[in-house]
Amino acid sequence: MNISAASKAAGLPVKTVRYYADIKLVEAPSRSEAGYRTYDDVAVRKLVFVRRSRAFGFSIEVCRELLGLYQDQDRTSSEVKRIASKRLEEIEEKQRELQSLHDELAHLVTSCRGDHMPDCPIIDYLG
Amino acid sequence: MNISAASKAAGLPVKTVRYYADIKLVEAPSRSEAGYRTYDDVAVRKLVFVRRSRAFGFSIEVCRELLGLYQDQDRTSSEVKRIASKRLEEIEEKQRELQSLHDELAHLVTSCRGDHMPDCPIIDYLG
DNA sequence: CTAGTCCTTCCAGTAACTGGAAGGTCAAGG
DNA sequence: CCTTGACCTTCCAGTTACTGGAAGGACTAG
Repeated sequence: MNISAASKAAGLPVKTVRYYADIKLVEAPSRSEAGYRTYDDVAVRKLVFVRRSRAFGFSIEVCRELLGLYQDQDRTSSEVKRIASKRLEEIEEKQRELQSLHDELAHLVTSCRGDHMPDCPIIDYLG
Repeated sequence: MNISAASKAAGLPVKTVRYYADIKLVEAPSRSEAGYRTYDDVAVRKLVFVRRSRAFGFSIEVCRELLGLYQDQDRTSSEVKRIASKRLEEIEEKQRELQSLHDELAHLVTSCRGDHMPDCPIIDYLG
């Protein structure tokens, strides 16, 4: 499988697959004579794993860790759970931030008449 | 006011104030003979305005636009409201994303026993 | 006079890609 | 055999909004 076939199979852009190879997150298992990266099913599965992990917002470094656990038969589920719980807390923290931001901004937007006059509670609040 | 006094008054790091000057978002109104940036109350008010705008998640470019409206006596509140509404929608979109991420991850975390065994629904889901 | 704290500019690094240039490779069609 | 077009390669630069640090000048207190 050349890189474009692998990228399609994994659901990732070619550039991203090459980038993951560069940073040694998921390397191509081999190269053709001409130097083309060659992927197999195992590598594609790792790429998919990373894509799904990234979708949860895990950083590349954490993905690296998760990928290690994925391939480690001696892992414990507590290690995985700890990482996922940490991410869950980050998400919850972000949700709280966004919620207060949302409420404040929504209130301002509601109170702004949005007409042709310069008076604006949003600008007043910021200034 | 030297840059450190201005940064304290504005509630921003010195580095950030200098950065805002570099990108011509909020420039120092003058320089001392030795080349030190000198700020006045008007400039500090602009810095505060930017700080508050940034806190809402407005990008630097949008802050530039808002700052223009802030100083424009002929602005219409509808322009401001349009920008703020757009940001509000972005926030809401982000909230929806985070919510589904949260629900999915929370479900996985709950279903993972977190013991010393390798079996893990989180890893299973990612792989 | 000197120590310490300010200020300056400039360069590099962050996260995770993405775009693009220059150039080599390969398969199909004429 | 040649060419065209779609691949592939590496390398460099840009994105966002700063942040850290080095080298060196300015200023103030003792």
